[in-house]
Amino acid sequence: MEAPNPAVPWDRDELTVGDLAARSGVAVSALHFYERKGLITSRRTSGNQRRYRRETLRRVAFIRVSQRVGIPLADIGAALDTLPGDRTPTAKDWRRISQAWHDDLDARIEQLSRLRDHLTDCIGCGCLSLRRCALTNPHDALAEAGPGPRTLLVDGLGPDGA
Amino acid sequence: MEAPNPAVPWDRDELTVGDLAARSGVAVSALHFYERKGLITSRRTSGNQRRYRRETLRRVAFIRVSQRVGIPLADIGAALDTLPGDRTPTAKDWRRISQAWHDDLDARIEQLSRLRDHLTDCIGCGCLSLRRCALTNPHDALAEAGPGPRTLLVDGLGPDGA
DNA sequence: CTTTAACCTGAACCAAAGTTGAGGTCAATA
DNA sequence: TATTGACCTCAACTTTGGTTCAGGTTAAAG
Repeated sequence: MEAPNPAVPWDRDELTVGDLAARSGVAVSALHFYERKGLITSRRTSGNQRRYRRETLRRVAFIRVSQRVGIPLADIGAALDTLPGDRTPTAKDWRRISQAWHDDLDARIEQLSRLRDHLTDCIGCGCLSLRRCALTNPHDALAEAGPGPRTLLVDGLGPDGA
Repeated sequence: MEAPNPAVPWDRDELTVGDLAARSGVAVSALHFYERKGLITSRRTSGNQRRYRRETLRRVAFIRVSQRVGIPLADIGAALDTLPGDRTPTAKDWRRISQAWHDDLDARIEQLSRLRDHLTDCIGCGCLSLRRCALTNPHDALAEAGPGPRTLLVDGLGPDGA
């Protein structure tokens, strides 16, 4: 066991915004932005500079991962808000809030797969017709049967779909 | 065969912007927007009103489908620009430009699946550590080995990753 | 002690994909 | 004919996720 060396970031127990930026790969401006949005917090030194707890590194990591999953910052913030405020989050806490993203990913993969398969059908027939591939209705539901408002892709066809 | 009835939109061979909006499910303002962006075109009546060819309905449908696939409008426009200008696009034409989206979907589903699987790993260990799940690096590549700039998620760990 | 790098705030700006509103025209209906 | 609904343009505004810049302060290194 050597003594901590405060000259290197990973031995300090607080991080400057520059440290956090370097270690997380996130721009300082983005960290400021996250802080304005309430996703991370800092204390201020007497000279009004930010100091982040080490834990913040994990929070930022979680934010980036969540963004890759496709979750908007507001939702990420809402998830982070469910972490306990009175103690450092545990592995179990992170597991819990990650589970939601996993489910979300599953759903989105499902959706894209169905979209791809429908697209394959349509590539096959080349018609892009709603009656055949239902590609244009979110959630694969036809809003209304027959012609009229909000019916897509019946270009050139009469109301009977002939 | 009955005679066409010009009172119903699907019997007219030109569509007003309102017709197109109703039949495509796209807001009039969005159609104006698409036209400004060059994704669709119209002729103008003597009273300066837009008249769209029936074919435009199919273009708009293609735009919406492409957006669901996740393609930005600029790319959709570029694809539409490859359609022949001198004739009505055929099924083969649509098949060709749809193929690119299919490939794109495949790639994105692949990517999301890998992300989900990594996320599963991380839910298992609860650590969100880069060294274990490589979740935070786009394209699953570690930018640099060891500690220092751009290394994520080593919160609480020394440079040796212990 | 000075210089330079890092930090601070606030405002402005960017892209995408539109929407909303103001002010005015056009066309079909009662 | 008058009115209503659909249409026109242009400008400004919205949201998301930031970046860039100006002007000023702090802190660490020489």
